[in-house]
Formats: sequence, C-alpha cells, structure tokens
Amino acid sequence: MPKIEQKAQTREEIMESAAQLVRQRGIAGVPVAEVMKGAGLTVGGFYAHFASKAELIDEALRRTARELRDRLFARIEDKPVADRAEVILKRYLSPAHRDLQTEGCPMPAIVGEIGTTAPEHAAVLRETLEMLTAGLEEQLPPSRALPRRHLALGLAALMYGGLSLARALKGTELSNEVLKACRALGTFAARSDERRTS
Amino acid sequence: MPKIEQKAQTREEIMESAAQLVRQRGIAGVPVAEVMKGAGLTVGGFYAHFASKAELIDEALRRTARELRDRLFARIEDKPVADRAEVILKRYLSPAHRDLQTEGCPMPAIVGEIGTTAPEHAAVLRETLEMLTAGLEEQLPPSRALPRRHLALGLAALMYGGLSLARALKGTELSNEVLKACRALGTFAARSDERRTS
DNA sequence: TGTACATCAGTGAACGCGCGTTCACTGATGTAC
DNA sequence: TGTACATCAGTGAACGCGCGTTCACTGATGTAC
Repeated sequence: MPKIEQKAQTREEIMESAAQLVRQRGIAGVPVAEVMKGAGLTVGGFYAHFASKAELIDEALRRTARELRDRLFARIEDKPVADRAEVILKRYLSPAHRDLQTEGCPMPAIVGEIGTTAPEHAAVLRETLEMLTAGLEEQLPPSRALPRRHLALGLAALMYGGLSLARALKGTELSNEVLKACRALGTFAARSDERRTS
Repeated sequence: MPKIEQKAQTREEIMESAAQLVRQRGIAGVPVAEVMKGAGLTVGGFYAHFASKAELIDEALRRTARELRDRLFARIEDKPVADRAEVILKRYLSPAHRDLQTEGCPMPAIVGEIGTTAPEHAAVLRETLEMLTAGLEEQLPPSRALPRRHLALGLAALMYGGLSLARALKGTELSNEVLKACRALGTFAARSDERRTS
C-alpha cells in the first residue's frame, strides 16, 4: 500500500477508536494513549495525525453526530407520518441505546464537560442538537398546540435527558423506568394533536 | 469560641464551598485545594474534616439536592393545583436557574461523570432524581392519559435535559430557546388532561 | 491564680501518579541516478 | 537493475503540570496541679 493511503487509514483507525471511547467516557475520561492503543499504536505517533487532542475530539464528535442522525432517521419515511415520532423515541430511548454507549449518542458523555473543556466543543454540541432537532421537526406532523420547532426541541431535550439519566443509573430499576416514562411522555406530546382532532 | 464548635463551623464552610463549586464545575473539575481556598483555608487541613474528596462531594451533593427541593417546591401549596406543574417548570427552566449555577440543581454538573467517578455518587444521583420525581408527582393533578408517576418522571427528565443543554449552550440563542421549548412541552403535557376534560 | 504540659486545627511542602505533549531515534518505503 | 540517499510514520522515554493525599511542624486552646 502506498504511504499516503496507509497514513489516511491509520488516521481513520485513530478517529474510530476516539469516537468509540469518547462516547463511553467523555472527553476528560479518554487519554490520548488509550485512543492510540485502541488503534493498535503507541502514544508518540499521535501528533503525526492530529495537532492536538482537542482537534481529534472535535472531529470525532462531528462524526458521531452524523452517525446518530443516520441511525435515528434510517428508513423513517417508510413509516406513517403519525408513527414517526414514536419510532424515533423508541430507537433513542431504548435499553440497547443506553447500553451500547460506544455506538450511540455522544451528547450524554460530553454535555457536562462543556465549559470545563476546550470552547470549540460547545459549537459541536450546538450543531448536534440542531441536527437532531431539525431531523425531528421534519418528521413531526403539523401541530396546532405547540409550534413544531418547540415540540421538536422539547422532544430532543427529553430524549437527551432521559438517555443521560438512564445511562448514569444503569443497572437500577429506575433506569428502565426513566426510559419508559420518557417514551410515554414524548409519544403523548407528539400524538396529542392527532387525538384531539380525531 | 470552644474548639469543637469552631471546628464544626469550619467544616460547614468547607462543605458550603464544595457545594457551590461542584454545581458549577462537576466533581473532577473541583480540586480540593480550591474548595479549601473558598473556605479561606489551605489544602493541608482538609483531611482533619473529611476522610476523602469523595466523602466531601457525597455530602455536598446530598445537601444541594435538599436545597433544590426546598426552593423548587417552596410555597407551592399556595398555587391552584392546575398551575403547580407550570410554576415548577418555570422555576427550574428559568434563565436565572441556568445562570446561577452555584446555587441551582447539581444534576447537570455530575450526571456525565457518574461511571467515571466514585460509585457512591451514583446513589446520590438516584436519590436526587427520586426526590425530584416524588415532589413533582405530589403536585400533579390526577391524570388519565399517563400514570402520574410516569408523567412526573418524564417531566423530571425533561427538566434535567433542558437545563443541562441550556447551561452547556449558555450565551447562544439556542440556549434560551431550549428553556422555552421545554417549559412549553412540559406545561402542555401536565395540563393536557385538564384541557381534554374541560 | 499561675505554670507546665497535652491536644489538635491548620500550614506548607513533598510524594506519587496520570496525562498531554515533545523529542531523539528507528526502520520501512520511495526516489534519483 | 542496483545502489545510495531522503522521507517520515511510528516508538518509547522524558518533560512539565495538576491533583489527591501525606506528613512534619506550629501555635493557639484547654487541662492538671
């Protein structure tokens, strides 16, 4: 393999390792050395690929956000409009999503760290939330009770809040209960117009 | 002042300093030295009052949870039952609560750290969430659409989620929008039965 | 009441550790001729 | 085609820093007689 392609592939492996670890343990919880180990390398080589840890994390977070969006809204157009919010809520607020942290939403791991860490990460968070909210808004039926944008943003906060708490409480019955309650509340809010007009 | 009282008062000052700082910067973000500085002391004396940082944080978090409950539900019985959820949502999801981190809800600062820090902190989080949920449940009118417990737990997650995101996004317009959207969604859910039966 | 001694809250420096980053070096890949 | 040289991804150790915790010491308070 030519040198340049090889290097690009190594960089990709470092990124993937970082993307998994940062979702599980947050920014401060992931040493550069461990990211490199996850890619089968040693610490020293890191700076041949990235200017700093912050740059790596920044890029890794953007990637996880896109990945989340793709999974969350995958084949959603196949569902009836009235069911879409519920399907999305079920996907996001599922025990599987809570447990498989390395593959899921990055927000729970990093939100609490914004303000203590590099300022550029705040921008990534904003973009992630905007992306999620915009995606939701698109799939919501027209509403008369609440502006769609408000409903979408509120649902996003509910989803994020429920998943974060459920992860932090993992292993307790309360954790499952939180997921269930948030699914119920979210579905109720998203469907309420429908029921009221039927 | 007798020695013993003096010592108790010093301990109290250390605790208060810790309670403020931990709400603002989380567990890992608050060095013992800074807590002591906040109490007008130097690091070395810390271990005359607490066995470890974890013990201090644990106790400080319990205190902040009680404080939150007292503020959130203060004089709530003076309000009509139908308005109580909205009042609580407004108190919790207010710009003031977002901005005055040293005095507010401790959850946003610590939820992401559970799992990376001492395991006893997970228990404090569970108790805090239970306390908030139980308090909410008491104030909600009977509901037929959702079990009250589910509504209370969902509202708690919505409140936590909205405040966390708003704090992380502080200084952006999105931050205000999140607070507003969560208040709207929460109030809508809490009131929906009422409207539907009227 | 006064004096000698014990106690102990608080100080300030040091220890040990983890981490981000740097750096001299290595060895495989690629280029010039 | 073969040989000498340049490049550079990756290694492993070291540096500097922050932090939790320890510890020898101090000086004010309290007690014994």
